[in-house]
Amino acid sequence: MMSQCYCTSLRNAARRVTALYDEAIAPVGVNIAQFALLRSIARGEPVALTELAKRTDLDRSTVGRNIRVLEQMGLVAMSRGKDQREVSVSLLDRGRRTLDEGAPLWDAVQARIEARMGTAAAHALRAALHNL
Amino acid sequence: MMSQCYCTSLRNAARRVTALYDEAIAPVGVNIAQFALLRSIARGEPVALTELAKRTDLDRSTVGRNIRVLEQMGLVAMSRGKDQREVSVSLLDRGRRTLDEGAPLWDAVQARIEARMGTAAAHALRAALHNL
DNA sequence: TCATAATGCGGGTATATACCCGTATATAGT
DNA sequence: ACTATATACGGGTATATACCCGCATTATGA
Repeated sequence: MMSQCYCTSLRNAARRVTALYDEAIAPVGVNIAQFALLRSIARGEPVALTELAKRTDLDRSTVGRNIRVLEQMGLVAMSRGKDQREVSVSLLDRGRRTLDEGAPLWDAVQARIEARMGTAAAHALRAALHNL
Repeated sequence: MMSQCYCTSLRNAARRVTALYDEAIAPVGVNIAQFALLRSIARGEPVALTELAKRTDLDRSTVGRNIRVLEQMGLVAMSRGKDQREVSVSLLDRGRRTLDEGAPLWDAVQARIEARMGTAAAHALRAALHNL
């Protein structure tokens, strides 16, 4: 049954779609949130936690904690920069490999979703979400 | 910047919209996830955790934990039924009051979102999310 | 009836997420 | 140069969420 609440609809959709992406990307050993975070880092390294939080629109403490997991997994490295307050995050080789190997998996699930909804509807959805 | 990833777009939108609803509903002392859960209970009480999980499309353990918070808040009651395995959840008076008092706040934020997107776009979004 | 299977939970573990507070470092203004 | 302020984190705390495992209870079938 379809919820009448935009928020609930969104939350449900996000959970369901997250599960889809998680499953698709699982072979490379990360979930979609981690994959997205790796991509954000790749968009410009090294990057400080606060800057990464801005890029992802997440709370800084959230980013810090999520990054720590990626660090434990050996995908990224954290280090202090010139400004001793900042923590610089960079991709390690394994992180880069994860991105490379995950890309086609991501493409596939992305395409699967577009196919299921229709390209036009998919783009409309994306625009709507953006304008929310 | 708009993410190219449906999943990331959805997750971001869900977070942002959740924050909106949370803020709107805060005066009655619950967040939107809790409010939605209360509503699910109200849809038919008493209700077992597994049934509630089906209604909300959440994992049963998630529902159990979330319900426990509502119980601590004095909004719902948990009890064993005829089938000793089942845990029956019912609304307490305070829970019902929370629903009543929250309803107009929910209406308001819902209307605010429709106004911002336009009714047609909002309905299209909801349909798209549902078909996802 | 008695063993087996199915069902319903609870708890452990883990991630994602946010907010607040305290501490360390850097910057600015006097 | 020194103080006041701003910035960057880390950790505490809390919710939401899922998956898996084990235990208790019920239902099934031989």
